[in-house]
Amino acid sequence: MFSGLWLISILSYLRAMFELLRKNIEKHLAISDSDFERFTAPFYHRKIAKKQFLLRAGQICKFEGFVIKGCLRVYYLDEQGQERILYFAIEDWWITDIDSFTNNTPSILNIEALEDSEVLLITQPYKEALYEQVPVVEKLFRIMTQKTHVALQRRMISALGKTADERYLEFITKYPQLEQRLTQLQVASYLGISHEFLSKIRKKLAKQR
Amino acid sequence: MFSGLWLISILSYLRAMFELLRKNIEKHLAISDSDFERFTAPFYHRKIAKKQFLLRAGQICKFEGFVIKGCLRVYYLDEQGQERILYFAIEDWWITDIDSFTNNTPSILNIEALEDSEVLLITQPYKEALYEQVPVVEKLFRIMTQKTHVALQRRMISALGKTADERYLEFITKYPQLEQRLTQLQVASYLGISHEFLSKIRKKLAKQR
DNA sequence: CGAAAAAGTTGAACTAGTTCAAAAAAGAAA
DNA sequence: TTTCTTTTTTGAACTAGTTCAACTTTTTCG
Repeated sequence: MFSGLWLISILSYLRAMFELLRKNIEKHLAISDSDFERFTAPFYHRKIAKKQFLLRAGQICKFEGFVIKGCLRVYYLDEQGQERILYFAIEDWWITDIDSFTNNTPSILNIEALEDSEVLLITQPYKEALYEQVPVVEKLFRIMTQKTHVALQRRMISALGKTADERYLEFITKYPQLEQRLTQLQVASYLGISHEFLSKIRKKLAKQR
Repeated sequence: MFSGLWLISILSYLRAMFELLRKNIEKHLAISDSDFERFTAPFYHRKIAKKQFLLRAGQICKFEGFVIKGCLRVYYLDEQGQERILYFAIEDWWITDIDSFTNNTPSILNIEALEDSEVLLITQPYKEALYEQVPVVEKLFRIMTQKTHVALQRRMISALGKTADERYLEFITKYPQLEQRLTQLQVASYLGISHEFLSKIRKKLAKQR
């Protein structure tokens, strides 16, 4: 009786996980049940405890991941040894070092869980096989990569032309859910400014209202 | 006799043009003769005189282009009305506003020829048709977009973490051919600094050797 | 719970990069 | 060639953002 309930709850959790993935995919294109099943088959589930790493600089990034729970950061160390956050990923986001993953070269990036997290992972050879066997996957990742690229291009425009204040406001407007879960240190590192300066910006903005 | 030579020279020019495109594609994947022919069929040739525009802010970007001659810049106007160059494109580079092109929304970007230039263009509906009719095209653009994305991510890392000196050195090392053809104003705008400051950086670097 | 660690605040001194203005040099056009 | 326009250089005054150090507040965890 007890173990039966346990099994049912595990199964319903798995179902919810893959539902999230399906919803994510259907933002980009329609997919049939059978294609979706073939698509998800090679994914495996992994938990990463807070402060644990999914990838460390120097390793080759063997996976592409879809976050179903938690929050992770992707960062690298600059020449002065300072941590710089490239981006964050929470539920419903994809995560990988695309440079290392596609070129099979050692990563300069670290991926670390900021909260206890769960991801669905697929490795490179399995993804390559999906491209061959499920043509819609090729289209899916073409579209997804395009959208990621558009987003990065917009961020590039911000980084080049806007002041720290503007970038901070843009960030909290665009990702209000995310800011709540992050420390100011992390936000500052993402914006490319010192945390002291971010503190001053926040003070100034608080006064203004 | 005269018109015969003229025809032959036109034809050999066309052949060279598509050879360049083929070489470009084969950097990413192998393509059969027949697929390549079907791929190139919807492309058309266009000349853009120096200072002419291929795209103006406000228009919807209807094309994706491959540069076979010349040099173009992609730029936008920031809040202060200053021109900011996102990137350049010379022979063997692709050019479009991917945001406007894929989302069919008005562009914030301008694309202007810095030299008399020539491009091969394909419009959105034709490209969409290619995706359906020539499956390898889906893979081709998936790989191309991935690589562009990796390059942009690397640039993002530079923009966030490096000083103007470092970014300038990186630029001239990475694109020595390009720097020759650009004014310092243009390079400064690409690096996201004032041209006066670039001039000072160049002076400082010249002294050091 | 209490101690230790991490995050956030503040001010002062500094530095990288900007703005403005004026002059010199280089290119384009006629 | 001459003229006009654009690019480049230079200096001085300024500003956005950094660094360092000391302190307060919050979070973590044994």
